[in-house]
Amino acid sequence: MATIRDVAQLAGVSTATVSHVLNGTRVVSDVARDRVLEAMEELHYQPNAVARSLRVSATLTIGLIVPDVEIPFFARVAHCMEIAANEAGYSIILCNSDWSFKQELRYLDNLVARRVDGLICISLLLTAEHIAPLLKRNIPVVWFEQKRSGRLIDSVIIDNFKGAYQATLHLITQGHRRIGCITGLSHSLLSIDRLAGYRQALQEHGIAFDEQLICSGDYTPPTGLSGAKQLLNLSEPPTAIFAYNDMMALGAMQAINERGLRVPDDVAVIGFDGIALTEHTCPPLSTVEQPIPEMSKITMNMLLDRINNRAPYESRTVVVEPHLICRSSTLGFTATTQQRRSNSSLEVALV
Amino acid sequence: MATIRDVAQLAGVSTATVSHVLNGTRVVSDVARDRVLEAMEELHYQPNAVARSLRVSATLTIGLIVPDVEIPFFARVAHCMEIAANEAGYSIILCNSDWSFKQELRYLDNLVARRVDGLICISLLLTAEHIAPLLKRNIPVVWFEQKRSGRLIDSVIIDNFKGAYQATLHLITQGHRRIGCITGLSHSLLSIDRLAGYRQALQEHGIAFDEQLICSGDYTPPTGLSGAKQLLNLSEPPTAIFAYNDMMALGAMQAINERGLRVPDDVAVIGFDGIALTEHTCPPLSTVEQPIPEMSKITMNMLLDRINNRAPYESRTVVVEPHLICRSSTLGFTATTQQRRSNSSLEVALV
DNA sequence: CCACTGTACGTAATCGTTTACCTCTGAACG
DNA sequence: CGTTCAGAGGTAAACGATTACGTACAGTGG
Repeated sequence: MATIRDVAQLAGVSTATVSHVLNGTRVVSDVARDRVLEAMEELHYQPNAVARSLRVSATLTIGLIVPDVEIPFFARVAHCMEIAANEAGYSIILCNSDWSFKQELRYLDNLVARRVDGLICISLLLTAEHIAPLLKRNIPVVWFEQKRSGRLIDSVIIDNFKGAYQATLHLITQGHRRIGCITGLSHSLLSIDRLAGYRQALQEHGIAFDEQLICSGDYTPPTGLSGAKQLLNLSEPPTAIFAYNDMMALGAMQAINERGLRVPDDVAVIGFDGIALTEHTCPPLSTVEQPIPEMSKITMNMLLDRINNRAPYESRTVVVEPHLICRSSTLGFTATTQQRRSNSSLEVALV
Repeated sequence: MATIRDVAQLAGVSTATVSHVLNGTRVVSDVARDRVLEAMEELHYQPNAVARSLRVSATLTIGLIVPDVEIPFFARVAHCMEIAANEAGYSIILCNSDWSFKQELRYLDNLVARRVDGLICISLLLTAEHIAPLLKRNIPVVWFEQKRSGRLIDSVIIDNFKGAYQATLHLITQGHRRIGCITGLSHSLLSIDRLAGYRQALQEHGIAFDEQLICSGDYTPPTGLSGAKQLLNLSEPPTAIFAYNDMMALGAMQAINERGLRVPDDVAVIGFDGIALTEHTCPPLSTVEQPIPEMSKITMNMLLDRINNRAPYESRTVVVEPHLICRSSTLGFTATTQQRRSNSSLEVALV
């Protein structure tokens, strides 16, 4: 493969001149520039980014650790981060941890070895302690979705309290008083905030908190399904369910359907995250959207600020506003649901 | 950051010895090895992969070009490829082309500049001509999902003919004679093969091919929805729909629901790809699964064979067997659908 | 005519590894 | 005792860029 030396030789100039033509880092006469460009063309010269990286100690590469890119929420994050990175000239090394702590540690090592310029991390298990070696080596890190303490570690998160509050309030506004909640793993800050939002909305409307209406899942459809089943088995089952993410909401809808009940007529369902899919479920799913493109841009900018030493010394946390999206899964009396309601009352009559 | 020289100095040996300890490339006495390992430990030495790459002209990096990782099928591919790559010690640079030809070309340039060791490519637009520069530079390429002609370009694809044949046959076996088909963009080889499979199944069962029952989509739910609407508007609408992917099948189910019809009682639906989500739709969606983990492993092995010059000169194409998965969206008379059938006959009576 | 300035470009060290060649030492052997 | 050989490990030249310095030359002002 042609090197900068080959180009220099063919153009009859030094490698310095070629490099400066390439990067626009110093004035080059038109004559010389043209000869260099011609030589590049002729040799199909493609600069070696590896050599460049070694010399300038910057790889224009960012590591992205996500639990599993097959989960739509993370896929969206990966996509938006990639776009944001590209805009700044960076590439993304994708790391699926598969929820494994060991795997995460392996990735951290690998990314350090590869001398990534920064890291974006979505992880439940890693803490500031594990990230310390990166920071010591001057590789900045931004947490996404989950906040972590620790100086110099920035985070971007959604306002979980407000999101849960909005979702619950919406259900209350629709006339529901018994609202089930399918939570995530309970020890995380995210879960604590969302539960607080849920309780706040209930309290403001004089609805007593009922422990029985809370069950926990792991963000996958099957646990949404089993959780909803459990809720529907209660002597006084809920008329609405708020799930901590859309996938569990999907499972909940499945459970409701399997019971021969209807969404939203018998049980309303609302999710969280706002993955694209929610538009296309039957019925379309209400949800609390996380504005991932915006969050990704913010994340990337924070990271770039650190990479370019433009950031303040202290860690920053940006909290982003969630957006409530109301669809048929919580809204009564659309054409379809009306028709269904009449069916279901017939059903009742027949039983 | 500590370098190999620092380690050598601290251990009182040469950099050659440190390197050989690191890579196990020649015998080192126990005494020296221990001193080196100790020094590494003490300095928190982490070898610089960039420098190594420059020296050995290998980056242990593979480029992956996909249209959009937010589409579940591609997300699964990305995940499985990443696992396969990791097993062989490679990392993945993720490239979302967003279906843009320009973007794809940009990525090709960037990946060459980064000196990736190989490329896995899912693209409708790129052809052998665009890949030629990579091959000339000795960067092997494997096509996934879409075959391309050209020496030295390997491909891994599903047996599209057989998949479509199986899907159609399954619907026929369930008693359907009018089977709608929502196809992809018609010029691709994939589409041609699937249509042939569909027609073959019809023909074998004495069902005339009806042009009216074919409409085309772009693999997104909205076109599945509009396609299905169009089919349902026919004077003699289909009783079953075969969509070229699961996302369009999802849209088709939505259209059917919006009509107040039921899946599968009024119209059966089957998709293609076998994305995880199909298990959790209402009702669960029948589909023709592409065994992506297996296909990814094959793809990666083909690529590694080329990288290590272990491959024959000619291009190879591996055609993988699809797996039919039958779920409630095509199977009648489950407990739930029975109940629904009685409802829908009531409905008819009431109209 | 000299000193100075600005323009254009070249020289060569450097980034952190790997690895082809050497060198050294001590043991074995005839 | 000289030769050979194996074992252990060192030296230094790459890999392909960037960039701090240096140099040559033309123009300008005093």
